[in-house]
Amino acid sequence: MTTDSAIQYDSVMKLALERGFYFPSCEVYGDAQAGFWEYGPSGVGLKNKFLQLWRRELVRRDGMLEIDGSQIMSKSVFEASGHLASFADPIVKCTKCGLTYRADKMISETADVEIPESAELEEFDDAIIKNHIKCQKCNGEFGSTKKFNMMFRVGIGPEGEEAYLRPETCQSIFVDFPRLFKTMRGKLPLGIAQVGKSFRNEISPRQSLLRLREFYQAEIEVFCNPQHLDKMNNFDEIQNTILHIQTGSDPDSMTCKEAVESGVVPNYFVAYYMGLLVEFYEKTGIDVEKSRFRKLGEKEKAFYAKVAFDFEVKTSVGWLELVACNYRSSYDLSSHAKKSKEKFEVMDGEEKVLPHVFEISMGIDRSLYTILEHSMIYDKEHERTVLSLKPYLSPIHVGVLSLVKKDGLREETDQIYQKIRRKYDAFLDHSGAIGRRYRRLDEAGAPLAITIDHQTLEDQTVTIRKRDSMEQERIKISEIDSILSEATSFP
RNA sequence: GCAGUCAUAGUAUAGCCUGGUUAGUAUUCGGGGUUUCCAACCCUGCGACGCGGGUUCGAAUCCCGCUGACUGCACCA
Repeated sequence: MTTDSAIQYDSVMKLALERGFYFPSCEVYGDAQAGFWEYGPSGVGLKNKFLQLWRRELVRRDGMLEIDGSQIMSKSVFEASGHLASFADPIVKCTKCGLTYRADKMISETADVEIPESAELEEFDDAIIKNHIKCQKCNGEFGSTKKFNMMFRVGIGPEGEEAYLRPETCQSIFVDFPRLFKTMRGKLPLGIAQVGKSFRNEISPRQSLLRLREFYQAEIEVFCNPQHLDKMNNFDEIQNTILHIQTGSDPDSMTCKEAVESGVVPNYFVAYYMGLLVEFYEKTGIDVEKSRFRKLGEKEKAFYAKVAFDFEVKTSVGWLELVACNYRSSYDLSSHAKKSKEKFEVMDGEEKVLPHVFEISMGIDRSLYTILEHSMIYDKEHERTVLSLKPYLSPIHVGVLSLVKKDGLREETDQIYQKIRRKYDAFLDHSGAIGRRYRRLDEAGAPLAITIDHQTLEDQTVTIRKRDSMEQERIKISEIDSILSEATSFP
């Protein structure tokens, strides 16, 4: 297959729109807002299978617990988590040209005065007046500093009591931790996972799935005893898995074991989960040779993180952050313990500990985009676009086609389709030229197609055609189930 | 949020400057035919001027506002 490797964002977007992967929300209305997208049937198929793989490779593999928490959470949760105070940027607006600056950055650049972003708003105003700071563009005066909080506030009940849409899914995991540890008979280290939607009022959402205001996260919080970070029983499973880690300007390749021994990754515990993560992404079809763990500097890290690595993948729009790995220490549990006055300590053997948390926070939408971009191929030789998804992730496992619809072939095809449709994602198609139907399936990512022809009626065999190689093989109808089962099963 | 560019069927586009036909083309899609294993061909059908207002006898076309998309800046705990 001769291919053109340079698949761009535009091509993915077009495919997504044409084949029902995703499209703008509320698009029939003129007042639809940016940052909201919907998944169509193909997108949901891919997403569900992606999550199935995530469960297999992370949740089940490591014996984690999965929960499903509320999207709306009380004010106290975000007072404790720090989001009400810190998940906000101080901004100032020029009264003349309307240009908005981030106050702390603008002041440190123009006047060389450092004010932490969490400072009182008056401090920013004072600094602007004292240093006679004017708008860099039009020399206009600034208005007073305001806080822009990225959380969506909602009103509960007739009185509209204050609550928020969660800006990250993990807070439910933290507040549920004491009950889960007790009732599920937890032992450290304990992973708790959750898939769901999070909401952030982004200033400028862009590029469809890449920056949304409402988005899916798959988060894992691993609770651990901070004294035992170098005791990982299963470490040998991933010790030779290759990580690309960037601490300076270029990424270095090393095994998980080497990463710890050289001190690039602080301990076996963190390296173990980085290894699991890479093994997971490799199975999604994303090219992990184009990935890196980028160690974040002090200024880039989230307010709760002690050590942070972003897992990033190279795409046509640059390096894309798919996963944030944060060592959150006991920040969250101690904050919730203090605010709620509940006890969050647990027993680890004979020892009573307040667990530390290592977080693997995955952006699902961005991951799905990257899978599409890395899987999309233009086959020059045959003038076709192929979505070469892993068979177990494909929204359609198999096309079921009649070579022609007359002479009883339609009925025979319908029967075979009926037989397999409950077990596999099968797509029935009778209309048009056979080649056109194959191309359509190629674009939708279906790895296999079964074609029923005149010979089928005589000897109960069908043709099975492979998407990537376009090879065809004659098989018995009775073999279809076992062949599909093997071809589409998870690794 | 700022600046620039832009917005016409599922997709890609013409028409707009210079207001006036049934809004054209390609492809896709549905139905039918023909052929039968890789986007062929023939017939036929469905399908669009982002939203709101203004100017005008008349607006896809001119003007204003909004919304969105793209690019750059800023932002992205």
